[in-house]
Amino acid sequence: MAAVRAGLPDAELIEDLGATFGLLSDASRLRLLAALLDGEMCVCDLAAACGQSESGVSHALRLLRAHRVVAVRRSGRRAFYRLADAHVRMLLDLALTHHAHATPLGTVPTDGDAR
Amino acid sequence: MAAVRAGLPDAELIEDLGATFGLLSDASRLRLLAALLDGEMCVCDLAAACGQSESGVSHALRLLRAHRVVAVRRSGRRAFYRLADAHVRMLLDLALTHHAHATPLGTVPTDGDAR
DNA sequence: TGCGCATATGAGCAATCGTTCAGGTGTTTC
DNA sequence: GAAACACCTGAACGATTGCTCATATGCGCA
Repeated sequence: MAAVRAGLPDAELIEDLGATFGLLSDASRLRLLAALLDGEMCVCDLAAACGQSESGVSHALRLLRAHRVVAVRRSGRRAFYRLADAHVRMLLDLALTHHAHATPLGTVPTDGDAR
Repeated sequence: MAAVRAGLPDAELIEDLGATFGLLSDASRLRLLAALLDGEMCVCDLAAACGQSESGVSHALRLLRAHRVVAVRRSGRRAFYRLADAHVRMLLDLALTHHAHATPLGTVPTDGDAR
């Protein structure tokens, strides 16, 4: 039991991981990242493709940028974003390919299993 | 560009994925799941190992249970939880092994990149 | 120089989340 | 039976989140 405690990842790693997963926990951001999976895009195209306001997209990208998940390339008045974090790309790829059939879900359950 | 839009995963999958990542976005839950990675444990041991209140652990497990990420086995007055979702286990494994060195971080940045 | 477009930002607000506290149920032990 | 234990639950609260609206900045073009 103390062995389990010793085997647990240390606090910083956990926090860090949680933050990363947190970035992936929002549907809007997920859509943006999915769109960026196969190449860079500018803000307005991202907004159009993902059906979100440009302001919203900008805010989301700012957050992702702050965590180095995406990176910018500016050209004229455009800003082209790309996926910059290999780790996140891997998680995303794995999640997207490997999901599909799993997790029936549908309704967010009030409980799920009776007790 | 319309091609990109077409290539995007459909809404339900995105929501679903976001929900899954959301479950992994909290340090407390992450610790619990990490502890469960190598076998089942009862609530009080989990609480002790992860340094959380039993009530808090119970709430967290309830949520995870509702999403079928963990499952219970009851024995006497104990409740033993185990990881029940292969997909989550994979994400977790990958994230824990593959992290370690990456993401310098430290301070949650106010921005991160200068503009 | 002045206008329009692409993007960035700040403030503000409603909604969601995580935690704690105060009981509540079922089980074992005496 | 009563007391101790392991767990569960609901309510309440403060904190965090994601959005929208309004305004700024920077670039290109006429």
